[in-house]
Amino acid sequence: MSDSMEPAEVKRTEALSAEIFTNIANKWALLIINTLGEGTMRFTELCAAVEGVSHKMLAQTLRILERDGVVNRLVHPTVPPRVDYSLTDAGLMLRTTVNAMCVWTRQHVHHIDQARQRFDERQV
Amino acid sequence: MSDSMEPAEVKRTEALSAEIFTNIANKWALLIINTLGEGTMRFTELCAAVEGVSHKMLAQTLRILERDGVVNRLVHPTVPPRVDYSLTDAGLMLRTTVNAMCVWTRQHVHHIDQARQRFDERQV
DNA sequence: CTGAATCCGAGCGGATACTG
DNA sequence: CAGTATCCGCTCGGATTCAG
Repeated sequence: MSDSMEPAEVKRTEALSAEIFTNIANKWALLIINTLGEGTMRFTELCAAVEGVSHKMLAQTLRILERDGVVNRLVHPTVPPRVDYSLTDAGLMLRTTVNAMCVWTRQHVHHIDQARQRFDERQV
Repeated sequence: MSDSMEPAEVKRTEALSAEIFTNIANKWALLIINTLGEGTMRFTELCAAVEGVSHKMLAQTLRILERDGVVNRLVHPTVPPRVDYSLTDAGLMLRTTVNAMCVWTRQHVHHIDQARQRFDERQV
């Protein structure tokens, strides 16, 4: 695959990869992706479903995810406006790995809690 | 499982989950975990292997991951000092999901690149 | 309801210098 | 080599306000 790419092309691809990873490797993006995995949701529903996210960060992060083709944005031309958010096919694939992260977290809460106590004791 | 927990206990667990997720759901933590998945590394090796990470953020993030029982820190009492970092068992499990994220990114670079161009055109 | 815009504080993150 | 500490710009992120 990389055989058929010019050096400059390879470099741009790497830069893009880093940029994309930065976009999705943050708290809000991951939580939003994971939540949207449960199905289509409206803006307000998402705001309530994603624990702790603010109005602003939700809008901002959704814009990034939409641009990167992870999230679909469907606007209903009604009054008041209704906008449905859902995962694209690419987003759905990503979601399975994100969900695995969430599951891992839940499964290791207790284990980590103990690790922390041991660590904190050691540091006096 | 949650049947056997007091309400206060449940609440603390949820708070811990959120905190843990915040710790690992960020660029540097994920990149470090993924890199350490390839094997034990010294501080300087990691600093070179994790693209773009600074001395400071590496040390800071490693401390957090060590405290959360994701990363092992083995100090050799030699001069000059030698410190080996590796993933714990929990860290290894987490790594498989993190790696899946990295793979997803690489596989979708081109697709995302096109999605962005379409998005940017639409916004004029 | 969906969103963009603004203000503003807190924390990220780089550069640098300093210890053991 | 590994790590901490300091300085400092800049972005993150919350609260609020305004528009469609």
